Amino acid sequence: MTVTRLGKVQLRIMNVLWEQGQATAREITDLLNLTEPIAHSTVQTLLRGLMEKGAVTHETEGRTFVFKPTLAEDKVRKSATRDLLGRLFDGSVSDLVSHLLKNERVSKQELDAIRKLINEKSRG
Amino acid sequence: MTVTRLGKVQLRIMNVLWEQGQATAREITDLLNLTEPIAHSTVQTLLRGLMEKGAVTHETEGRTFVFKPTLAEDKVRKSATRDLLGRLFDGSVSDLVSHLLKNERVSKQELDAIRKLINEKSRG
DNA sequence: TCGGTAGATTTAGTCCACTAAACAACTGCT
DNA sequence: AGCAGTTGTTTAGTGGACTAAATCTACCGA
Repeated sequence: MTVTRLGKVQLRIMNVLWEQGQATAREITDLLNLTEPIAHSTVQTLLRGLMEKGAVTHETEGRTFVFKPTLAEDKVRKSATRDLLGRLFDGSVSDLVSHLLKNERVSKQELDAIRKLINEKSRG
Repeated sequence: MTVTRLGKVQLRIMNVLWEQGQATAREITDLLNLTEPIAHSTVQTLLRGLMEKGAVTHETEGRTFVFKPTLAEDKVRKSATRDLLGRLFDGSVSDLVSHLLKNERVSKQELDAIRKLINEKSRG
């Protein structure tokens, strides 16, 4: 039951559910359509797939389904991150961080936040 | 020509090429078979796909092909990392780093290396 | 010269994410 | 009662990664 393998659009749906806590299929469709067009029936089909995988549940409210995530965002983050780490950075966290600092924009605030995290980790 | 989308096994092949600099199909098959079984013909088919995508080239040496990567590891790292960042961490580098420090094992040496990188970045 | 071997190429099939039309069931309104 | 709109369900098709058998081609050794 390795649920880890979520597709691109499935993940977008999960993102909505994680942010909102819960949502109807219609709400999800509308939110996704703010950034890119997608048919309502497509969203429904994908939600069905996510249910079969055990990534979401639904409760009936009147005649509509209200969907809730059962798969935690943190678990998905964990498996996706570990995956990237293993596949492209040979498992080296510092290599990945190095790559991030070199290639991605990081604000001064973020840098400070990271420094703080490291110091905490060092002491702990 | 968005080559970015490499499959799991395609990436393993690229990893071999990046490490070795170049390799024959047979060498790649043998190396991959150290960790998991895969048919030689499968590797050949995938190499063909990588050629069509422009990710590798081959030179003829005698009657065998010697493959070389044309797609740089760094480019793949970049797009994969940015992808993860956007999809699961809302683009926040510090969120990703925070996640890494919390969930992945990091040696003292690595911590020091990261701290050093940050200090350099701060000054730069 | 001829058969085996090692390479490349062709062909075929599975699996899964994604897409969405078509259909059925139900609600609310007039 | 009947229509319009919303919701869920069924069905169908596409594309891409992956898998590997089957086939073709060229060389080497006996």
